[in-house]
Amino acid sequence: MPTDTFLNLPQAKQDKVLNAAIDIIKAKGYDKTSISDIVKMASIPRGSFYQYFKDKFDLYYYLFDLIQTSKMAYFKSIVAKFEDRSFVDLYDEIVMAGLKFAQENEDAFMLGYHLYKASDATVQKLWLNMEQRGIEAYEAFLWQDQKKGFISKDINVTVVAKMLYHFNAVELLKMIYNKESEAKIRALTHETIEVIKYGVLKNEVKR
Amino acid sequence: MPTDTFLNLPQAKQDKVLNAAIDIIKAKGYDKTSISDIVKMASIPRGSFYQYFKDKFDLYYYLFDLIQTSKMAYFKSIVAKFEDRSFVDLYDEIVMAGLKFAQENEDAFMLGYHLYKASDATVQKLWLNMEQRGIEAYEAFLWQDQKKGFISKDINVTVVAKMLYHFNAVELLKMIYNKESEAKIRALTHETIEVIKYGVLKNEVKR
Amino acid sequence: MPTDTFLNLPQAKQDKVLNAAIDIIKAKGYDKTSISDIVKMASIPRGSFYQYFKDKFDLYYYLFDLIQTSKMAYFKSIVAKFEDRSFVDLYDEIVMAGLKFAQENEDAFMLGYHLYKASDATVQKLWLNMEQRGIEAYEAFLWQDQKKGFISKDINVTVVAKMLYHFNAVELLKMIYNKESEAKIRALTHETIEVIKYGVLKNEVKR
Amino acid sequence: MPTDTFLNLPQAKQDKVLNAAIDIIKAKGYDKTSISDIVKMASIPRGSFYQYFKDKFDLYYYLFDLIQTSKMAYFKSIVAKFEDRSFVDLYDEIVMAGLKFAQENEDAFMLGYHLYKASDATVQKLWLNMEQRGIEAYEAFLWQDQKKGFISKDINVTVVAKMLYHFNAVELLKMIYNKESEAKIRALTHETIEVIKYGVLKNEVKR
DNA sequence: CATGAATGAGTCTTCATTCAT
DNA sequence: AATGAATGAAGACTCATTCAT
Repeated sequence: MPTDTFLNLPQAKQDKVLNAAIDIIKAKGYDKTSISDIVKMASIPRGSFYQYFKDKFDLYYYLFDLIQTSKMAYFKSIVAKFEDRSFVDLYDEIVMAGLKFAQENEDAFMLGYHLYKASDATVQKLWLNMEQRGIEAYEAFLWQDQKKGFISKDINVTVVAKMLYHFNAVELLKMIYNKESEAKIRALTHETIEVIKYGVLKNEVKR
Repeated sequence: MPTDTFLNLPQAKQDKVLNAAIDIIKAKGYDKTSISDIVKMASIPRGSFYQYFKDKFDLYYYLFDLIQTSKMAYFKSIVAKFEDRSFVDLYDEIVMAGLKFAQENEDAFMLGYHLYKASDATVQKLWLNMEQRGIEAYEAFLWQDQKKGFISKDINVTVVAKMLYHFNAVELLKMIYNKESEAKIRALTHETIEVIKYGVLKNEVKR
Repeated sequence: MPTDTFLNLPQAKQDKVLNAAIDIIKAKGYDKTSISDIVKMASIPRGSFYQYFKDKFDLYYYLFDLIQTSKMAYFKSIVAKFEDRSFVDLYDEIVMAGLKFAQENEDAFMLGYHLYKASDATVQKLWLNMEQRGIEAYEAFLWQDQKKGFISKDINVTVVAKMLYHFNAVELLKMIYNKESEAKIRALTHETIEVIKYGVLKNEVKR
Repeated sequence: MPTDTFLNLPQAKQDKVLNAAIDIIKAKGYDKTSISDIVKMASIPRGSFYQYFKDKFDLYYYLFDLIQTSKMAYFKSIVAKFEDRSFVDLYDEIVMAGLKFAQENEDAFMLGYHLYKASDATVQKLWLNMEQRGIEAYEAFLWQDQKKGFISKDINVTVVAKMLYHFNAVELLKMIYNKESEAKIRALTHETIEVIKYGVLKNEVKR
């Protein structure tokens, strides 16, 4: 967590520092970002940095937290609408909501992308934690579906949650990062959930 | 590629260097491994390193190559046996073969794991390349299955290939890395392929 | 150019660094001077050096510039006095002015001497540039003399300028460097300009 | 001096080593030439180098000597023809002979050029020595001229020798290195010696 | 609190030379 | 005599963090 000194700074100055960090990370990636770069870009004195943040990681964690929080808030508002409908039927919409979030919060998205690529062990732990929470959210939805009878009882929902999550985390992320067309993303998403829903086998009755 | 100087070294000495590098990478991760670390652990003089390898990456690429080659050889021998059977039916066995490889070549596996986590741009490119080849292998199998009528014609096999691949690359890798029991891995694999085969919906006739 | 960090340092400290560099260059020559040497002699930490100068050359260029500037200022003040008189007649005085400068700015002179001997390509380019400017100054004087009728119209003044310049750059420099007596230098200079004025052939009436 | 081991090598092998050294020096300049480069280019084992030459400089000195010797031989043969004529009148021819030598022995010339640019103290001493000998040769000619009454008795021939020598060493060398046209070189040489012969002052009868 | 200079361990890499076979 | 591996000091440069004002 940043120091109170930082938190009490006028918002504009806080943003200057944060945006500088974001810009540098976007340009050089997390691992190659140095404090030198940040203080130079933010035009704050070197010493101030350590009056704002305990150390290098303190800033990064804070940044990470900011993304998380905004993402969470966003998704909560989306999910609230879904109420009684089935997750697998809503999947398309959820993914598209994620896309919309990425488009509207490009900084947050890009930063997340670079953090995902970071090799620093602590950052990776952070990331794994977030991954875990994402998977759990999917799981929760799928449990609901199972309870409501939308999906079969003998399915291991964790497996499904993870399969969808990782596919998203890699393939969709890449498409968004490469700014592929919405149509393409939508198509892929649809095909994905179709497989999950009906499986790949020909036309047999199940089991 | 290492220099001839290195390649002409007695195998024991080559191994000493390679193993030192592997040990350090396992301990600190790729990105934080320094040449200092390696020469210290291998107890070779600083200058020798550069008589063996052009630079830091030369060693890494070589290591990477070593893994790749042994993995490839292994899988080729496995896959040869499968001939006319369906990929989705053989999936369990393929995964278990991967597990066996990991168990028998722990160093290669561990190193691969750390390379996967590396943030260095060149290493990532290498990795993406390998990922691509892995996905393509799955795809090829699935195409065969589709041609042979094992799986439905309207399935986008690329999607399925990627879904399985990423799930493996993350979840199975993690389980192997954490040395989870074979039974658990087998169970998870089975559940995965079941979802892929039959989908999650209850018991309806398809589409 | 040095960083502001350096320029804002108390003059005494700036001098400490600059003088350290000069001393080392005088002792070992430009090419063999290392940053290690300089920081050791200046007793500043290794890192400080790079907070003062972008790199090794940044310091050298700055030093070079310092010499250039002081030399220029000096010569401008000298030359201003000459106005309407002939260059070839004033040559003795100009050389002696150079000598006086060298005596009064021994460091600048010595450094210039070592820079002249440097083999580093960039430094040599710098030096050639300075040489060019020196030759052009002589040329300009000689043109004036030619225009004013002091010297013959069919003389290639560039040739004369270069002859005098190179002779100075090597022989006089050497004498000054070796701290030969002023009388000796004066005599040599006189003989030189006599040759240039009247030539070496016998029969003409001289003086 | 090279070891007997080297001198006893078949001429072809000696040349291979020498030419390798020359090629590298031409490409990278004296100061940046490393033994690594040479042994690689000559394809001789690293250890052999030290069986042929005491150290790095031993080779360089030898190379230097080779040039010197061939240059000397060449000039002696030229000068022999001049006998009773005046040096100042023959100057043009002497310079052109130098040019011809450079054209016919490009390697020797180029190597000399790079040695001239070298910053290594020992090499420079070598060079100064050669310079001294060159100047003395000019001086000797001019003394002869003076004794024979070709040039005025009150001329300091050393000054003239040095003036011509340095002018050549810089300006002509540069022109030859840049492969300027023979006509240009001839013209410049002529203008130079004219100045030396008749001086620059106006009023006397010339030619 | 702001400022920015100070610090020195650490990074990769090159090189001339020696030594064992 | 030939070979080529061994050696480690030295080079330029970076960086996160601390400290004095």
